[in-house]
Amino acid sequence: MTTRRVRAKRGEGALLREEILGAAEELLAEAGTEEALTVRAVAVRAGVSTPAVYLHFAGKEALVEAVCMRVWGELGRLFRDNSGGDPWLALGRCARAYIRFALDHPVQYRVLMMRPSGSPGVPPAAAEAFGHMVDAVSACMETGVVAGDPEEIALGLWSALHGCASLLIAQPSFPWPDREALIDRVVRVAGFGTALYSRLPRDLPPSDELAARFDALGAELAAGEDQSSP
Amino acid sequence: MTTRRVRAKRGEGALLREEILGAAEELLAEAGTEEALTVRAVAVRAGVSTPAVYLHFAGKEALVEAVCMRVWGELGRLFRDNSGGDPWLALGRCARAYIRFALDHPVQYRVLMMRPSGSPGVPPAAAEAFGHMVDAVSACMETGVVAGDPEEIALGLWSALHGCASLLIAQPSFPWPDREALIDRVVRVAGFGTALYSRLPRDLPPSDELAARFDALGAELAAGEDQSSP
DNA sequence: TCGTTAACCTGACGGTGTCAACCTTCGGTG
DNA sequence: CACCGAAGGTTGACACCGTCAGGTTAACGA
Repeated sequence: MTTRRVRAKRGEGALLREEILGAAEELLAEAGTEEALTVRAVAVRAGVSTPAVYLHFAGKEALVEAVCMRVWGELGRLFRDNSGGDPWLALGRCARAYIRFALDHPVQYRVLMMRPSGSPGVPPAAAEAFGHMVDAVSACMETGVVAGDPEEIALGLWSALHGCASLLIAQPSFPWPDREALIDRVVRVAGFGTALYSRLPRDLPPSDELAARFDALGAELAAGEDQSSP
Repeated sequence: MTTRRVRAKRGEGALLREEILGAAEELLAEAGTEEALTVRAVAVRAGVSTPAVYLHFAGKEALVEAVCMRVWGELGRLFRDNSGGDPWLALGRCARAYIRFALDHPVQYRVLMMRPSGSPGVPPAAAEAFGHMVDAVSACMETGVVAGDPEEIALGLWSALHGCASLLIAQPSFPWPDREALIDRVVRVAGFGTALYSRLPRDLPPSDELAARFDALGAELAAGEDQSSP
């Protein structure tokens, strides 16, 4: 049997909120899915009766969302820690940090990013993640390498990173050859895609054109690669 | 009140299976979420008692999966229809077709691609989608523009396309500037990323190197663009 | 005509999210 | 000290869900 929680003192009712959040976070990680999470189980682990949860959360939906949002501040910290120095190098670090954050908190990431937005309006998690991308891209723009609308370009970058993260999370039984290699490749391609954005043709050209262009282009890139990796 | 379905004749019991699938498909589209779909509601719409559903499906999970799988064959048709002609042009068309397919069947796509795989092993939907990507990329490889493991390269492409599709589906209230523009950009960048794969440096270089390289590179690409768009 | 069997239905069980109503104890007030 | 308002919960119940054991009906061959 689980020990019953001692009633909080007057004015400290909000303490229970944190304890419920903690219990829900544990159970969500154990269950792996929000559907498998139960308000009753949360209450039991918090040592409290079931309806007590509703004193602090409007419903199960709100509880789950609060649990997921709790860890989201970490993303901001990761972006801040990786933002110094050269903007393009920082962009690569932030991109990796984003994917790694998603893989470190798979349940939270799935709940917040892979669900039909229950509440109307922009989901705060999505807005915050996107905001970080825009910042990173904006910094790169000041180097003069790429031109365009930072938000538009950041959308493409975000999309690529989210695709990698969400595939790895939602398809764990897929025979991924190498997670790290995929992440590296996606970050690299997405980063170069961002850098090349305003210089890319409007669409993929046919093979013969592509081959002709890439002869010179490949040599150019390879030359830079040789000098940058001793 | 809903009319009760007339009992099927002997040997035609499988007819009910199709009717249940149809009812479930309708309700899933109306509800928008699998959680909002109810076995009882499906049975009512099919004009049959609730446990009758279990005569043809192992459970709700199996029913939902069958409904989603029902539309997935369309993806194969789309890829086949877009596979002719030049491989790189076909790659661009297939990429667009993939995203459009996802947007045309948002509920099914979410259920099959954005959920913790309930059953162990590779989800058939994911395997099939990935298989098409590998085929499209393999065809491009024979043009000699890009070299490497087709599966590895296809993973990057798939990841980018899935990211775009899943973001658009899961975040409908996000202030997307222009869906079509985003799709175009993602397809373009992912396609070029695929084409450039074996020629890209191992990581993003710092700004000064990037700028120096892209001067020549941008001119090269722009020249090709001028000649390909009259 | 009759029995077999495919095709379904009835009724129930355990579990879920949620709510109205009740209780219990703290802390200030007369 | 007695009291009482209210913060901080609990009890019991409701409606709904997925699922199953067992009974019922109707079509067909013999």
